Amino acid sequence: MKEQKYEVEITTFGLKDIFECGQCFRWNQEANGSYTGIVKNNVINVKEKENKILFHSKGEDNLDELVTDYFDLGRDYEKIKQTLAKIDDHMRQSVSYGSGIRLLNQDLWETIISFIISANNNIPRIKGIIERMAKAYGKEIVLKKKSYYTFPTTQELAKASVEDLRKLGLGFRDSRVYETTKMIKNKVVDLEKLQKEKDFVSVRNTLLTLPGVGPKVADCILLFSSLKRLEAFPIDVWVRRVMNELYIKNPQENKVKKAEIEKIAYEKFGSLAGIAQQYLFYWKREA
DNA sequence: CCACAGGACGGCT
DNA sequence: AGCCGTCCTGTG
Repeated sequence: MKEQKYEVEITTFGLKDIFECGQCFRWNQEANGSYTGIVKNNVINVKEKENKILFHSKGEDNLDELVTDYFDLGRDYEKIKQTLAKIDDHMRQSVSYGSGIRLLNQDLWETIISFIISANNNIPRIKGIIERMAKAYGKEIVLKKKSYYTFPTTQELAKASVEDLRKLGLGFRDSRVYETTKMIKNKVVDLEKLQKEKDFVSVRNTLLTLPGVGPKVADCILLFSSLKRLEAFPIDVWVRRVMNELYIKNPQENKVKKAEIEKIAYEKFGSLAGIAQQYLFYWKREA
């Protein structure tokens, strides 16, 4: 455990845009506007100062390498935004609204469990459940006299029974998390292999074998974890709403088929469909 | 009291 | 293959 500081100068990096666009659950805003979160076995505080981003951490990993990977700093978001903004006026506006968004490379295991919990659920409650899970089964890190808890490893979470999970407030998701944990622990699904697998459809199909992982959750995992497939296009009620409002215009929104939404998304946005969805979603939900 | 929330799943047609 | 009721819990 060591404390470290690191700073970078980068144009596309908006704290609120990154942490509140719906991709992560373990970051909270401080009174001074900065955000504190837990990444692997590290607590990280992030703040903006003029045109720089300042990181302060306590934990095991080298901070510069950790944030370069986690915040996807190697990717040129300015270029992505330019490409998307040229598509049409909706995209130009949404990119302008969420101009600081970056898609995080979150730990695959943590992302799988987090998004299983997200099913039919809202963000405050999801965050509460994950927080309680971390406190019960993760490891403590103390920074500035405050306790933080790492996301439990597969082995740590495997200690929890279905009843234990129910007590943490998972509701009907308890058995899904329990079964998925068991499958990953026993390498019925091997996450290290999955991380190296190239074929999009094959990775997605493997994710779909996990209890609690349906089409929407699978696409969130593909888009928001270290799998980082920018073409993955999660369709939930909000995206359905936005896509219908902007491109389909069916008066009976609930009758629009998922296949139709997907077709339009890939025609318009191609391999950037997922990240395009994120700008649209953030824009319409916040506004 | 009921509807609904950023879905998945199983049973039915 | 598509449709629909049900699944915990918190909030309005």
